[in-house]
Amino acid sequence: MFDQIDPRSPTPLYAQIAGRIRVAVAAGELRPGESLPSVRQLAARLRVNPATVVQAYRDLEGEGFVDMRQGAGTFVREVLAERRAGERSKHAAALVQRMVAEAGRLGLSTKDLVQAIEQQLEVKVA
Amino acid sequence: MFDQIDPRSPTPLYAQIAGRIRVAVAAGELRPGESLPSVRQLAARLRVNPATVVQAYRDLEGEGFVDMRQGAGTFVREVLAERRAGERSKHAAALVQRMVAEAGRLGLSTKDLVQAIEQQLEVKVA
DNA sequence: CTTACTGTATCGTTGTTACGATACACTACT
DNA sequence: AGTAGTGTATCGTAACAACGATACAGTAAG
Repeated sequence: MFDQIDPRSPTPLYAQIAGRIRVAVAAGELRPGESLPSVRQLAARLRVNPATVVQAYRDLEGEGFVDMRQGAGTFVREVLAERRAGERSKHAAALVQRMVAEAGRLGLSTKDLVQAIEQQLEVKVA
Repeated sequence: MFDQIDPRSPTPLYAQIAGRIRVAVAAGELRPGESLPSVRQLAARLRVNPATVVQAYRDLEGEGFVDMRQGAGTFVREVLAERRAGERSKHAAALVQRMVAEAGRLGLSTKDLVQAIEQQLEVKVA
């Protein structure tokens, strides 16, 4: 899950890491209450400095995604449960609409989007 | 076309600018031979230092997207269809990733997204 | 209690990003 | 030739990103 870090990308490592985890949480790969890899573990796995992972985790904590507990670990927070279904679908629709509009503005086709969706959400689109 | 630059984003300004132009070229908004805004013009428009625009343009030149001609300007180069396709999928991926990340921030699940996608793109997701 | 694991907090060092300012060199146009 | 517009180059400054190393502090389990 945490294998796609590119040290040569202009986006900072900590931002890449945080982004990956955000996606994992949103996609349900990481469930609320579940623990993330420890700072040192993930750092070793990504061949990155522990401080870089800390920065990613701290950002996620600031956004309410995770909870860092000294001595215990870092845990995925409850975020999904608080929302009502109606609100959720409304927001989701707005989000998708924005994405589609943006794609159109950039000259990307539906096919381009569908391919990307299949890859990232690991679903089959027909 | 060049209005969406975010100084607070972790991705460097020059990378954002270059990215925008790459997409514009890939999408055919900017045609080969066409001139880009001058360094000073674009810098003023984005309220950014000219040197920052220069860096973006130099990167694009290194990648073969544009041609900088002293005294004349910066021009869109002829690019391969292959690369255009690659750029498109890359940017579609980035777009989807942003959407998913935003969904996570809002507490939306993949299911919510998939539903919205089905409705708006008129496809079946399995 | 002890131990082994968590996150937390410092130093310092290096390279990148972005800024401001100034000057130079080339091209196109009148 | 003159001029106004291009890109080019080089100072310096500040903040940030990422690294390495080291120590401290809290938690869970034996």
